[in-house]
Amino acid sequence: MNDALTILRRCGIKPTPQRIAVVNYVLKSTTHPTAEDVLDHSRKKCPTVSRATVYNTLNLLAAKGLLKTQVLKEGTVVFDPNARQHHHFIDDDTGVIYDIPWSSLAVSGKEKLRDYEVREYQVILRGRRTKRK
Amino acid sequence: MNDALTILRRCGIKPTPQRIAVVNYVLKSTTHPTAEDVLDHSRKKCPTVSRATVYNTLNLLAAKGLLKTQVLKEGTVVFDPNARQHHHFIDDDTGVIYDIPWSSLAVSGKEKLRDYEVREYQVILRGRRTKRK
DNA sequence: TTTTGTTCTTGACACCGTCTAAATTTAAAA
DNA sequence: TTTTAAATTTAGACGGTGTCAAGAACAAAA
Repeated sequence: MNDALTILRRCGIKPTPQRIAVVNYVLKSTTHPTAEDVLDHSRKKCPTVSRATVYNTLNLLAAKGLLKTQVLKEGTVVFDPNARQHHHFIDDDTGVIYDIPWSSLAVSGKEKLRDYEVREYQVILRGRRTKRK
Repeated sequence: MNDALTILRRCGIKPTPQRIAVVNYVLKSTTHPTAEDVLDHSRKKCPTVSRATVYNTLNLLAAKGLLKTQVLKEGTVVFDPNARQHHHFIDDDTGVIYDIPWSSLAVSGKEKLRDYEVREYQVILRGRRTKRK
């Protein structure tokens, strides 16, 4: 089972109603929510959850590798529950962020970059989504 | 001549002491300054320049294509005076952003992305700079 | 029960970027 | 030159994001 309780226990994070609410939303999300998004949705399940707890929990999950923070929007970090490597496409009109599978793109030339030790990389594309899903 | 005065006139922006101070710093910068960086340095030449004027001027320059705003750091936009296409490498330890020449990397597979109309793209790499310049 | 340690909440805080109203500067017209 | 209008700058207020500290609530153990 991959419910929030199991996930938290497996990571050695003590489960609490607040953390369960956060995990349930953010790890099932197919979008790229901001902390504020997570707060709003978590409060539907756990009305008293505070901003600080949401940030603490999200940062805990990030430290455990269950999600990744991405700097893709101005003024705010977004949280990405897709832990596998992938690229991102950002719609100029809507600002919506789409995941692009790792296998869709190939980047050549990294190995020739002297003086740079590359730990990770991604392609960020911008433009328009032509077809709605 | 490529001094600030000439640049501003060529773009149809009325030169003022404040704008000249901003342009002189940001367009000659080889780093990726934040608005706050630009404000600090501009005040050395023009001590009364205000935050709002710096933002106004930077946004004007961006609208004219003389620089580009980049979302590469958490919590703040950086301004990039390098108007040509290029990629970015961000040092894990220092946060310093380095330009990677466009010709150094090649991205293949974009043309196969159905449903996405790509207007621009770049590779963002993270890791360590191994050699100081 | 009391103790101990963890977690949560509240509210304060600093920072970024935008906005507004007022003041200043500039340019143009009389 | 004086007047008028337009453009620009300024200071400060504002809303949003994220962090922090202090105390309250909670759970586990003795």
